[in-house]
Amino acid sequence: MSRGRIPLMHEAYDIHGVQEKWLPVWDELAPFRSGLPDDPRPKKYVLDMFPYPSGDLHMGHAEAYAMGDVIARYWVEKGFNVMHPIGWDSFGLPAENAAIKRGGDPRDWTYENIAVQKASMRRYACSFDWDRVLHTSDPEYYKWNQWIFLEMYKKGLAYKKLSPVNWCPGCQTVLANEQVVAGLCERCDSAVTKKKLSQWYFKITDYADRLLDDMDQLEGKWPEKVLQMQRNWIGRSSGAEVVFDIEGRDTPISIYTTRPDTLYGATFMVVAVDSELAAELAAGGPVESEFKTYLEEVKASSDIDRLATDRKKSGIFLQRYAINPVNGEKLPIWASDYVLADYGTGAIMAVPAHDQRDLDFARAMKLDVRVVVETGEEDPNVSGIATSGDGVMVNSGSLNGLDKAEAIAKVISELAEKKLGKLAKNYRLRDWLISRQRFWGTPIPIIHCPSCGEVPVPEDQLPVELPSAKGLDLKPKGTSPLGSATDWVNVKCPKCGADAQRDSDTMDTFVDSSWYFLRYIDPHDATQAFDPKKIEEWMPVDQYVGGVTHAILHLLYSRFFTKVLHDLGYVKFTEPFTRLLNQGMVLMDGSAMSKSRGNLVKLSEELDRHGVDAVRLSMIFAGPPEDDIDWADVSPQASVKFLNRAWRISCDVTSEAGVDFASGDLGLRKITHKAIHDIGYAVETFRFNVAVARIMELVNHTRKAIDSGCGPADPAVREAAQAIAIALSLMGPFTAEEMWANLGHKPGVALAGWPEVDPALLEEDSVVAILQVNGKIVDRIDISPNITDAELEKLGMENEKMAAAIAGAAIKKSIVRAPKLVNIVI
RNA sequence: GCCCCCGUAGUCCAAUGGCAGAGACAGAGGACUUAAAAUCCUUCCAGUGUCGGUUCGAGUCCGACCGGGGGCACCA
Repeated sequence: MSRGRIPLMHEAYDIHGVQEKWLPVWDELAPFRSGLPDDPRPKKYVLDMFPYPSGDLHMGHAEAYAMGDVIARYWVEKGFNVMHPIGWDSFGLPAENAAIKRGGDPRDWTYENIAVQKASMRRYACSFDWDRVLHTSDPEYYKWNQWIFLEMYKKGLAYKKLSPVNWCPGCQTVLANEQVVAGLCERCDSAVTKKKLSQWYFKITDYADRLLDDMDQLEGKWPEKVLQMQRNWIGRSSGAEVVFDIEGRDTPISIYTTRPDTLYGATFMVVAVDSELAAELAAGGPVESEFKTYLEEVKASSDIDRLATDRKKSGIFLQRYAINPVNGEKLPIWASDYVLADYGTGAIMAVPAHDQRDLDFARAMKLDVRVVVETGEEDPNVSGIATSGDGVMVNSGSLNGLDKAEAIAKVISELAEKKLGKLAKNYRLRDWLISRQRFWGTPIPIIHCPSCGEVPVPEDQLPVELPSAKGLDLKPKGTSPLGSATDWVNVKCPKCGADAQRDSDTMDTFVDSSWYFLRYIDPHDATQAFDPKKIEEWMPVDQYVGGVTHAILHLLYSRFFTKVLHDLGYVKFTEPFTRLLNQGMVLMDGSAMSKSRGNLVKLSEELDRHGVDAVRLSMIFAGPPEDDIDWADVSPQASVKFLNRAWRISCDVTSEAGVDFASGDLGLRKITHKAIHDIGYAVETFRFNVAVARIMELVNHTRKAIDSGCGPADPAVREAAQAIAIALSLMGPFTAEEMWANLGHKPGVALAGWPEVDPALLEEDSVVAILQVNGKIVDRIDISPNITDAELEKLGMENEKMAAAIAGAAIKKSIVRAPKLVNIVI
């Protein structure tokens, strides 16, 4: 029998024993502490989106944190001082709902869950810096929410206005535009209705252009999909504002259009039925009562009805007329719900020939359709399909014969001369409604005084702490539960000392998460939200990791806050997250896991069954990080098998720690160094699944070397085993630590350092070049990697199979790419 | 309706415009074993959704279509 064929080590290591063994050691070692003064390592900030504490961690968390850990651990191995913090986004409705259901205080539920999640993160071996933990529901945190609010208030960026808002009858609270999904509340799926309320807003629309234009900085560093979604959401369009005189009205009306070229095709005007303009135009007129009836009908319909695109057009003729500024024509003015009150000016010119919605309306109301762009398509009067493409202007006075772009330019300049129009931009983005009529959130630091009006709470009185929930009825009833905390609400006006009342609304919890990444840098600083000097050292975040579900809301708001803080002089950068990685979701049998669907996989059970390392490895190996993982396609048992295979390598090594690798088997050394190089590259390019495959490859080669190659005593085997342990520590930290100990090292492998790659060992002795004729492979030859084009071509031409394939034909061209191929074209 | 992404073995997935297969799951066979498990070894399986184009050469680039997923949506 040859040595090494004897079945030596076929037992597996004790998965759970290993976990219990190393966790206390790591607690002591704290390899991921990043707050030490005089740490000479270059800094890197790796950030995982912080969790909401709703029960224990689930499979989705496990995936996200596995991905974040690969990145954070990699950069630690590469010698960086990596800040990888964690905290809890711990204000929010579920805590409040739980408190309503079970009685008690949302605080209890929240902090109990945080403790559970924290324990699970430790068990999962997350490489977090536990000295930086923050909870957004702690007064020491939300104090600074209030401070930022007041900073924005001073600049006019936080303001209160009375306007129709999205109202969720289920949650009994207002919602931001962003929280309404297809007309439904994103949280409880109730049909959202409109309600006219006085609410607090952040003026994010002031930043629309910058939020859009600064995305250039993120190009190639954020997923294209997310950039696309944000662009869609902001929805910038450019066009013109055109002024129409109104018969019997002193002031004219402006409309917004993206197609000023079609101005001669306008045959009527439409104002939003729920706009003040419509009410004014109808007031005192012959159709006032009909108008009011129609308005009531529209108000009663839900957003879902309004969103239905195949809905019949409705409207009412107001018996008023607008004058088309280009030709003086009288256009009847209609009120309809297909025009939105809060976009543009709430009024449009209708060009039915070239806009489908206008055409639908014109046909329903029997209004004129006038073609002014000849596109070569069928007449919309006949087809019922508006022609929206480019063409030649007709019936358009001075614009006749021009194309779209020319016509737009000309008509705008003509209108501008007469001060009847100008270039204009519009956005889909609306201001961010931040007040909520709920308890478990940051109190808005404003006091309402009968004589002074809105008075900001003086900074030295922050935080405005939430009162105890005891004795308060938290049940949703349309006004904030804080309103009934009389001791809390009733205060003296800071300005005049008169009896006054606190604002009883709380802030949207997205406010909390819009700047938490700044607070991590010094989470317990009692004197300021953050220290601008320390911010400079760490920010912006080098790598952000989280789900694509936050592609719009959280990421847009965080970008907005960063720009505001920049303008206020607190930070020097304008984008908070340099790079972004969106991990996919964990599915089961093709769909998202849910209790009701019955396909829920419990993380804790998977960890019990397969161990932490196998679950982590399975998550990472399943596919590219951005892809969804179907847990049904994943085999954690296969990961267990591989981890054992890797572990056994460390058991077989017989050389001493510290042995000089230089004398080791050259073949294996080359494989090892190539692997180290490839694994690092794969990690840096987010191809973690490929990194795992490369480690597997290295394990396979090392196994072969031990069993039937250079043998377990060869220094190259130790070099390979150590490389495996270090690389594997990114995905399977327990197994890696166990290997590291087997190899005679002190803990921990997390700080072992990424092995240096020797460039000399990356050079191959020989490579295979392919010989092609007309792009078809004829033969393969072994050659030196340093061969020149000329030498390779010569070898190609001398090759017998090539000669046979060319068969004496005239050579038109030869392409040589040393050392890879020769292609002869005949 | 507008915009974006993705289609590679039975499955999950690799492949700077240059050998379609790195890695794994499942399957088959073998070694070891009294047997099984574990372990080790060997092995089968697609020409890249379809049709065109560019190119010496296309899974990769371009166009159209088919299929799947996602975002926005009476935003003028």
